[in-house]
Amino acid sequence: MTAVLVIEDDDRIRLALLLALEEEGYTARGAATAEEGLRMQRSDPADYVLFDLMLPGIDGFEGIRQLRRDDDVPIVVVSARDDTHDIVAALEAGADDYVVKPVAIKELSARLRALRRRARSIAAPVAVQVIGDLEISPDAGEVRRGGQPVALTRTEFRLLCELAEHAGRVLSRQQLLQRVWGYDSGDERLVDVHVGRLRQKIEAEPGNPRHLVTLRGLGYKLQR
Amino acid sequence: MTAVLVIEDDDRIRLALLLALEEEGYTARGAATAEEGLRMQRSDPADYVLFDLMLPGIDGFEGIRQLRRDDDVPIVVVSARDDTHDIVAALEAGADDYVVKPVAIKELSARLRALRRRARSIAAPVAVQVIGDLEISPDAGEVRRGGQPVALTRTEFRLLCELAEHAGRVLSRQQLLQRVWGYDSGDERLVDVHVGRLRQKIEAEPGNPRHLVTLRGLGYKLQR
DNA sequence: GGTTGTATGACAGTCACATGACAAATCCGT
DNA sequence: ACGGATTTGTCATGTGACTGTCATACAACC
Repeated sequence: MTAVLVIEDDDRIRLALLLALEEEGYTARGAATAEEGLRMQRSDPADYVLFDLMLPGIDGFEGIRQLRRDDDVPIVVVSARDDTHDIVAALEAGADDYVVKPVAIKELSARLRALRRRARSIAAPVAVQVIGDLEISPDAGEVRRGGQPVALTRTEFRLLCELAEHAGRVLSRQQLLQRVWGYDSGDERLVDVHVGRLRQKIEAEPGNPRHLVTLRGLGYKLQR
Repeated sequence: MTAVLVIEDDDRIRLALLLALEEEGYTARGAATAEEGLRMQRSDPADYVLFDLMLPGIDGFEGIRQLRRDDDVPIVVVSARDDTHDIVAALEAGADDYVVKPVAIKELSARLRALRRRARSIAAPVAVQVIGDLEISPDAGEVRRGGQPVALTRTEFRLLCELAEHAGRVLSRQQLLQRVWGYDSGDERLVDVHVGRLRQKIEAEPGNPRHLVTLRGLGYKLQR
């Protein structure tokens, strides 16, 4: 689901935008100040940011500059002012597009789609994890044991990545179900089965695991 | 020097735009019809294209679609019509931005600069990629296998370039749909079909690929 | 020894992918 | 502008791999 963050201090306009965006199939959330919006974007990044210019506290221009420092997200300014100076300044600050209120939601949506085509959204490379004699490359979708590639299924791979990401810490079956399968609830035995299959492939002695150990009553962990 | 192609049938407006762009430091050239513009862009590509919508012969929408077919150049529509339908249609056709005449040259220039940040083709003329026995020249639009030229269609070529650009990394079908086709969503089977066709051409043994491998449940990757 | 929690093997339904066929769209030379 | 050739996207089908469930066997703890 594509998420949009709307930073706009006028409650009525913000709500109207949020509703219209939801109508268009986006997941929309709002912030009334630049500070709040920047915080939200840091903690839970949206795919697009809509920015008003006239905001209390940090104004839109400065907000855009700050956001651009560590985020490449497409930014569209939605402002009532149609002055060339503002448009130029906003684009110079790092905005990707500028539309003048009142804005047709269909146009806004089309502009977002146009921006999406240009977004370079391939995530930054993730480092290869080395755990014992295991090398895990989430980017390459590859796992090696002692240099030899190991063929894992999608579920096994995700499970291993999840465990590797929290290497050294116990993950409960519930946490794994949630994070690997996206299930909020479900049969915990399912995890056992997949851990077993994973062990067959990554452990020298599956019956006596060195990496992927069971913590009775707690869950599983990947030994660092 | 950054070159801009202006496709606009009204001589006065076209000349005014060309002069203003030169003033801003661009190298500007003009065409009075879409056909002429497309021919010019093919023979000597500009870095940006400005498109009018109401043109004799092939209209702007169709012109944009045809240009987009084999050119990733940033396209800005400059039109007198400010109707939402036109804006949406132009952006859907493949335009990156839409400004309404009369247009402030400073704004236009700022919008071009904003587009440059997002465009890949201008920033980095990509070198020849060598992957196994494959040589890929994104610039020349040429692919060789073991020194022999391989005839690829546009889609196949783009797909291969996209995979090559991220060689060694898995790209999901969604990522490929977005980056090769510009679709926000769509049938992922489409990717399968084109990967299959590409394999027929670049793999010695298409049924047992060495370069372009499937990662079940994850996507495809080009083996480095 | 009983109880609770975990490992493992088998199995059927489902899913993911490759491929061939086809119709629409597009290209290109005339 | 026209018609044949190419390219593109959709669909149907077949195949093999994967998944989740279950039953049973095993291990740890009291």
